[in-house]
Amino acid sequence: MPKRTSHEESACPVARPLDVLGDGWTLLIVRDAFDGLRRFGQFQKNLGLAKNILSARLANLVANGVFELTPAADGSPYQEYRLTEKGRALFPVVTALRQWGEQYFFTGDEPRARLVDRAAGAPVARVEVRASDGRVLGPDDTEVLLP
Amino acid sequence: MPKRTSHEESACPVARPLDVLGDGWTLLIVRDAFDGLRRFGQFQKNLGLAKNILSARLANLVANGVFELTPAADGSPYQEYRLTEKGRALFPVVTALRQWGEQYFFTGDEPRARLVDRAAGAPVARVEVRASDGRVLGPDDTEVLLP
DNA sequence: CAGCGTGGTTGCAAAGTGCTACCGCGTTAC
DNA sequence: GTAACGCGGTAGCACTTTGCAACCACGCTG
Repeated sequence: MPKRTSHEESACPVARPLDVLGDGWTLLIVRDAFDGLRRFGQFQKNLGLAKNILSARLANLVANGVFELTPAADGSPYQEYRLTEKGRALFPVVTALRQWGEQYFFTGDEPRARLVDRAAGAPVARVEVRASDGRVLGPDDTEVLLP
Repeated sequence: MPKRTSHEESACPVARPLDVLGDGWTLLIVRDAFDGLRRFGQFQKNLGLAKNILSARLANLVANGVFELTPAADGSPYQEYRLTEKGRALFPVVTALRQWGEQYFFTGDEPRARLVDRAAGAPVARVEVRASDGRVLGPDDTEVLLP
């Protein structure tokens, strides 16, 4: 996590999420949660990170309302980490990142995990930025207006 | 940057991008580049981060093909950092993150920067994950198929 | 009650971050 | 012509974070 002293209260809505997500592990934890993982041990095993780090990340995500700690869904006497609505709202972020990774970090024939629409079994469409009338927008078609 | 020893060659396309972007500052640099910033000093002044850190981040981004270092566009004898095609492809990622920040990190009346479609002057639409036939998909409507 | 699985916390070495000072280069000021 | 200045860095060093390993608490199981 960077320090970002003077930008803590930045009016730019990109900066604040990065205080929560701006860590290499955090979005991987969220991705695993989208894949159905719920328990501390599942995350730890799947990601292979140290338990103290995972503990700190999960605590931070709970404190920021991305996960909530609910008392067991199956019979087990433990707790599980579930995505909140706010956490599920990260789905386009993770998916856009995934597609960027697919396009630029894999060679053509390299095996990769694919994200598919469960109903159709077909890959999901590319995530695009669109105008309110549906036109696809690139970086140069937009501008940021300050308050 | 996390270590991610055994996941360096992960088949999950979310993990690899995070080796490049998984730092709190990196996406802010990219965001600033979308806003038109090109020069070392512009980034440094706008973000307020130490020059050695910025230097390291930019070098990493150049090494990973997100920026390219081109020899001056105006008359100045310096170089500038320009987004490559790969870098511009991060637009949906940054925009999705921005919208998440807008929705969950600002109270209703708090002043915030807004991203608008230059042609219409209207805010851009919400970034959504869609199936190939256009249906909007949530996290539970999709699954990851391993290779 | 001995052992085991789960979900952590604690210590400590190593790595990364960030502040400050300095450096090299080209341009301007005098 | 040389002194000062802006730009784009690098170097030194204190401080923080990361991550491995060891330990701990709790509930269940045999």
